This record gives sequence, C-alpha cells and structure tokens, in this order.
Amino acid sequence: MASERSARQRRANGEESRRRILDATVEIAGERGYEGTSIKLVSARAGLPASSIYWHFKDKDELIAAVIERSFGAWLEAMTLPEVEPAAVEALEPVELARRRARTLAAQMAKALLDSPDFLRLGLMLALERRPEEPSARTMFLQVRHVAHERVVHAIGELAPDLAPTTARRLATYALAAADGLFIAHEIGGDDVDLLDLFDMHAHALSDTVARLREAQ
Amino acid sequence: MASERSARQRRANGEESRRRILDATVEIAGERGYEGTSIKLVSARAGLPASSIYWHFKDKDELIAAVIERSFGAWLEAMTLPEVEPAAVEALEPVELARRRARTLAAQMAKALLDSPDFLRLGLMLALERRPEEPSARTMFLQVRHVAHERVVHAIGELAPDLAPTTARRLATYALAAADGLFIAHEIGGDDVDLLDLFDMHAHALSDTVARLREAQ
DNA sequence: CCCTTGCTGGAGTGAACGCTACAGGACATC
DNA sequence: GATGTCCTGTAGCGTTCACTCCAGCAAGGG
Repeated sequence: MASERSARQRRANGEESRRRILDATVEIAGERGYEGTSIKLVSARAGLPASSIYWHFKDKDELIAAVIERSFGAWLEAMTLPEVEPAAVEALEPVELARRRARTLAAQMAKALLDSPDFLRLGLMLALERRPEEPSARTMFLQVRHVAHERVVHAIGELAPDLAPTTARRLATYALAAADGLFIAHEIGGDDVDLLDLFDMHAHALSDTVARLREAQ
Repeated sequence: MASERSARQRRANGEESRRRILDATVEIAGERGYEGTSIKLVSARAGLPASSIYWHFKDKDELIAAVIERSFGAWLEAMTLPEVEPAAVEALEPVELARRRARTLAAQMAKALLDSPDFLRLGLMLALERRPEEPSARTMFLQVRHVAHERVVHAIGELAPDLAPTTARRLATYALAAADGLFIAHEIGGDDVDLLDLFDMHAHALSDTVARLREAQ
C-alpha cells in the first residue's frame, strides 16, 4: 500500500480506541488464556500505548471481564430456538418437527462458533482455571453460561413438553456440555473435524434420547 | 502437632523429590494453566528449592511435559473396553450387550475423571491454548488424545462391527468430545452435576445413535 | 483566545518471572 | 577417610510483568 494510514489519528477518539483494545484482548486472551494475556501484547496489537488501556479500564481483570461482557449478547442470541414456518408445523408429526427444530438450532450454534471461536475458547479456559482469587471474567462467563443453560432448558421444554422438569434439566446439561466438547474437538482437530456434521449428529442424539426418556417415564 | 517433621530429610533422595515436584506441578498447573504455573509456586508446594526442580528438569516446558507423560498410562487404561462375563454374552441380544458394555466403559471413565481430574483439566487448558511457540506439554497431550481416539474407534468397531469405518470415526470423535464436555460441566458445576449420571446418559445416547446410523446406511 | 475535557506518548516503578552459579552436605564405594 | 555422585540451599542474574506518572495535544465551549 502506498498510502500509510495517515500519520496519526487527528482527533482523540475514545470509542474507537476502546473497541480496538477489546478486539486485541479477545484475540490474545483467546489464544493464551488469562495469565498469558499481557498488557504489552494487547497494547502492541491494538496499536495504542499501555496508558490508553489503563485510561479505558481499571486493570487487567476489568479488561478481560469487559471482553466477556461485550460478547454476552451475541453469544446468547445463537442459543435461541428459531421460529419455524407454519407450513412445516402442519406437514410434520410433532416429534419429527421437534427433531427438525433441534437440528436447525444446532446448525445455528455451530455456525456461531465457527464464526467467532475466541469468546468460547477464552470462556472455557477461564472456566477450567481454579486459582484462589477468581478473576471477574470467570465469574462473568459462568453467569453467561448459566443463562445459556436456562435457555436450553426452556428450548427443551418447548420441543418436548412431556418431559419431567428434572429430566429436562439433566438433558440440558448434557446438551450444553457436549456442545462445549464438540467445539474443543474442532479447535484441536481443525478442519479435519466437521463441526456442522458433529452438531447435527448431536441434535439427532438428543432427539433419540428424548424418545428414550419419554418411554422410560 | 508436637513432632515437627523431623528437621530435614537425612539423605539425598532424588526419586522421591522428583515425585513430589511432579505432584506439586500437576496440582498447580491443573489449577492455573501453563503460564500460571510458576517455579516458585511449585517449589513452595513441593517443599524443595528451585534449584532442585532444575536439577530434575531442564526447564519449565520439560517439567510440565513430564507431568503429562506420567499420567499417560493411567489415562489410557481408563479408556479400554472392559471384558464381559461369558454368561452375559449368552443371555443378551448383541445390541443389548453392546449397550451394557458401553455403559460400563462410560462408568469406568467417569470414575477415572472423578478420581484424578487434574490431568484432563490441565490437558484441556493446554489444548485450548494457541500460542505461537507450542509447549511440548500440549504436543504430548494431543498425542495422548490421538491414541485415546484410536481406542474409541476400536471399541466402537467391536461393539458395532457393522458400522462403516468412516461412520465409526465420526462417532468416536463425537463420543470423546462429549466426554470432555461432560467433564468440564462437572468442573464448573461441582457436585450439582452428577458425572456418573451424565456419562450413563451419554452411553445410552451413543447406543441410540448407533441404532439410527445402522438404519441409515 | 483560553480553558476544560478526553485521550495519547513515553519513561519508569517495584515485584515477580524463568533460570543459573556455585558452595556444600549426605551417602556409596573404595 | 578420601573421593565421587547426587541433591539441596542461597544468592542473584537479566527480563518481563502490571501498573503509574505526567507532560502534551486535539477538540468543544465559553
């Protein structure tokens, strides 16, 4: 490129800087975890000095918590059961319709994970850590996860209303946990692991499990 | 306690010290990840000076890799399909027998995880990290995981010999990934999450999936 | 035109980091 | 009891860490 990004920005721009810092942080923290995220690295990738980071955020703890907070909404949105066209409702048996909706939801989640894996990668690293003084980012991620769990419980209640509430909760725990595992498998295996295929298999497995649990009760 | 652990050990004892260092490291690294594991912390928990650590291990990288290496065997052992009493072989249909064996294997894995969670917790943290210079511990864990994956493929081949090889591989990936996820769910949720129950549900889900895949092909 | 506000730039703090150097104690072998 | 090996204990190396201080600059409002 001939035109260097002109000299320096011509006016102080806090909002833009804050965004750049958070972008840099989510990348680095998603690659190296909490301890591995150094202010110097973030500052270098954001193209801003350390003092700017400390102007926007109280300390490292708050910085990483802010990263989780920012992705909160987008992440939960992917966990919402999508509506279905009325034609399908009429054409299919309820059980078959539920399976189809579960598969759609699974595909939606898989795509969200492929799209921005940094958030969950960081979240899971934080969740696995057990240091004496818990980082606020970990607390925050666990809260997000709790809300996600409630959402899955709700989705199961909608797709399989005849399931006992405690059974639905167990199934939701299983569903969410397996999704985490599939994500990790894809992180490890790269493109050798077909995340969409695995999530589809997962949706089927859950539907099969509902059928089995239904018979059992 | 009146009797202080007497003064200091009376003879140099390398093997014992090495074990103490590795014990301390697996605990700390399992709690705080790679970067969070400082030599000073390990030295304090092992009750030995830093120089002893560096006498036994070349550097931090080798130390953490040694932790993974030591747990290698025990971990793979838990992933071995247990034999089954001949009486059961005769009494049950093949499909029902396969389900029972899968449940036994799942219970065995769940118990191994409850028994010593540090290894997998550390391994998963390492696996999620993506720093430019990969720690040898990560490479080593991925190798262990690869062997584990092969074992699951083999177990599926034994329990469901009619499944196409590629299908068996996909299923093995799914099985192992979900197991990781369930472990994490238990790490997060503590005793609110019944790991044995979830693994049993997983064994059923896999058996159901085999049935479905069998029909599909 | 000055003054406040919002943000950047650079220099630097003490503490913690991984790691090393080296003297010396405990034991085995002779 | 001398000698060599194994391991411990102390001190400290250079580097990086999170974080601070403060001068200075571009806008907006008076």
